[in-house]
Amino acid sequence: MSSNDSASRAATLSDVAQRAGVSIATASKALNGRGDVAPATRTRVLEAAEALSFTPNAMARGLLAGRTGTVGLLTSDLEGRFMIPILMGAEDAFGAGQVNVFLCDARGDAIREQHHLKALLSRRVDGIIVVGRQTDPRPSLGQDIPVPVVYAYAPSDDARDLSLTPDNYAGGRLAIEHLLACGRTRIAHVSGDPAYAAAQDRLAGARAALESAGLELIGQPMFSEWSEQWGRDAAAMLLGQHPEIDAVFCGSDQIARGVLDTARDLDRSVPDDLAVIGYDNWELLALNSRPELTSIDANLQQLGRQAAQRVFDAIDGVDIGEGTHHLPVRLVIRGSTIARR
Amino acid sequence: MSSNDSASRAATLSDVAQRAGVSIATASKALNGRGDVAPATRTRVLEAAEALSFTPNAMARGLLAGRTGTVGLLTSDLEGRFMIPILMGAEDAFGAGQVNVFLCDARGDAIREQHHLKALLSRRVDGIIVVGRQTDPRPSLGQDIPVPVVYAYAPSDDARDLSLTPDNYAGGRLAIEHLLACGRTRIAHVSGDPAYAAAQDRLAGARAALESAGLELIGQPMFSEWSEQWGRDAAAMLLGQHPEIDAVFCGSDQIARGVLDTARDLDRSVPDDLAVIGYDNWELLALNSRPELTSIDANLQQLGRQAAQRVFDAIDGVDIGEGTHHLPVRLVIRGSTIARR
DNA sequence: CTGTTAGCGCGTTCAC
DNA sequence: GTGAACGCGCTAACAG
Repeated sequence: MSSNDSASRAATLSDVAQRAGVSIATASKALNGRGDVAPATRTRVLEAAEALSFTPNAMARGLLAGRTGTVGLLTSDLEGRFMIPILMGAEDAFGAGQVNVFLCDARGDAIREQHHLKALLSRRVDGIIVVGRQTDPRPSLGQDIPVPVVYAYAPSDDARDLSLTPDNYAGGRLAIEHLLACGRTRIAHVSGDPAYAAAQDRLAGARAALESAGLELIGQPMFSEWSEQWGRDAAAMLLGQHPEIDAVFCGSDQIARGVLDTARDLDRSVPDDLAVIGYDNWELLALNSRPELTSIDANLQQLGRQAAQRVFDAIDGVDIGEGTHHLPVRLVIRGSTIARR
Repeated sequence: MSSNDSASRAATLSDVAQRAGVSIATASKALNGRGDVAPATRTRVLEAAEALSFTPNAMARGLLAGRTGTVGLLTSDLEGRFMIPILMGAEDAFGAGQVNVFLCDARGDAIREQHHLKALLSRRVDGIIVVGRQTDPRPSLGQDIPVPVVYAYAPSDDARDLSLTPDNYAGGRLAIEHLLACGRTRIAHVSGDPAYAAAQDRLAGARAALESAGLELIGQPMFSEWSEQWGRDAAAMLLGQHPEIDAVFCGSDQIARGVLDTARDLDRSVPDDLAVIGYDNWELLALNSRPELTSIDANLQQLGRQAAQRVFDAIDGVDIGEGTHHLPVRLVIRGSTIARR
């Protein structure tokens, strides 16, 4: 086994004090630079600590301080594509600030979520970030939680909570405006599950942008599931019924990949003959397609970082506000809408 | 803001005791079912606890018990595809056992890793799982860590450590044996970066299986990068130079997708004319290709769960052994090697 | 059955 | 400049 369990239990402050021949209090001061300690004894203490590879017990310290320097990350489903960037952003922001992150995966189960919440409170986390898997509102954890809570990606259904979520409406606008700027006017929309708020919001944004230009979608928006297969099938129908279309706005990169595939099969050249734009900027998909996929990036890592920052602020006593904040998204232009040279 | 900070700080045991009109010790016993407490007073305490929504302070409890009920998950790069299933498996296994997980992402930086390690030790985690992003051996954290350490995916380079890693050699064998069972005999190999141990191990396994059948690879194994683009390019070269091949063993699902794409372009029908097998069983890729992709699954979630179990055992004082253990992989058969009906 | 006492490891007054 | 004493929230021994 990789450790000497029985051997050296982690050294304690009194071990250090004893080895340095001083009292516990002096050792503490020396190590933390508090109070006035004679340079000689300070170095003696530091040497002792080094020799024992002393690491202060954060629990004991937290007990005194009343805060633990930990936060909880309560996710509803780790598997999702959207969790990871948010997680990374949050972990990164916290890591820099000396706080550590408890990861809890509720796996879409409310019971398990409640269980984990209890555990986090029992660990006296200083704050909690709740990360949902969709942008649809989710049940609030309630108002009687003794630490600040920020909802990321999936907003809380209680307006008194603070939620950060990507601006899908703006994303829809951005996509259409880009297509218009590319000179396209006959635009269709293929998206995923219509029960997702994301699907509806993106569509609404798209329609608004079209209306501003005095245009409409070609045909009805097509909804089914967030899969490549659906993208292929939808594109086949679409290009059969409306061969005049010159652009497709897809509700996800997966769908866009499917559309690209069918376009290829039908000898519609992308982007000259048909422009295709995806959503999510999932690089695995966007960078490996032919041509590479223009897409909308929700800046999720940024979102995670901001959620962390809000929790920080709240811990420091700053009022972080409430309500659902829609964070800006970003257009990433690649070869599926503008020909590369 | 979503919480009433200033208002109700988390209730403490003495709050409960006071409200129930008993001593702190009695309250503790009543809540934990320890010692003999009169039924009447017990209910009184429970009611008080309920009313104050009392949650025991895990830190204070840990201080006494000498263990915190937490473990550290030290990852080298959250972004990677392989982290998530391992993470999920571990979080799942621990969550069931009342222990919580500290997530630390070193982002491939040794300094940051050292920093996080220090933080974890300071938090007095009961154990640590180190998750690497490749199967190549990584530097050991050392032998003088006061808690058990298990390495997952990337094994430690010190044989005294315990490491769990997928059996890539067996995976290579499995892939070839399946192709042979399908009646294929002219098999080529397209893989990713040859600097990866994974690439070399899979190739070695493949060669062993071929040799057992008195066969050899057609052409030289082709190495470059783990991308779809490379899969496309490699397949074009391969099918040009060796049109007689009847199967391709790919080093990853991404590469396999590229190979499928080129096969389609060149009118080679899969699987009749050409069988293709991938690696990783990345469902996003494997289930969305045409036809769906046969692949090797490394059972990563299982690996995460086992790593957690080992840590559990070590905490309970069980000797968990040492050395690098190669965990079994699994063949997932789909339409790219056997025609669907 | 219940309350008192003694710490777990640490930081912080306050005397010396 | 240094050390003794107290308390953070809790549990485990004892007394009563």
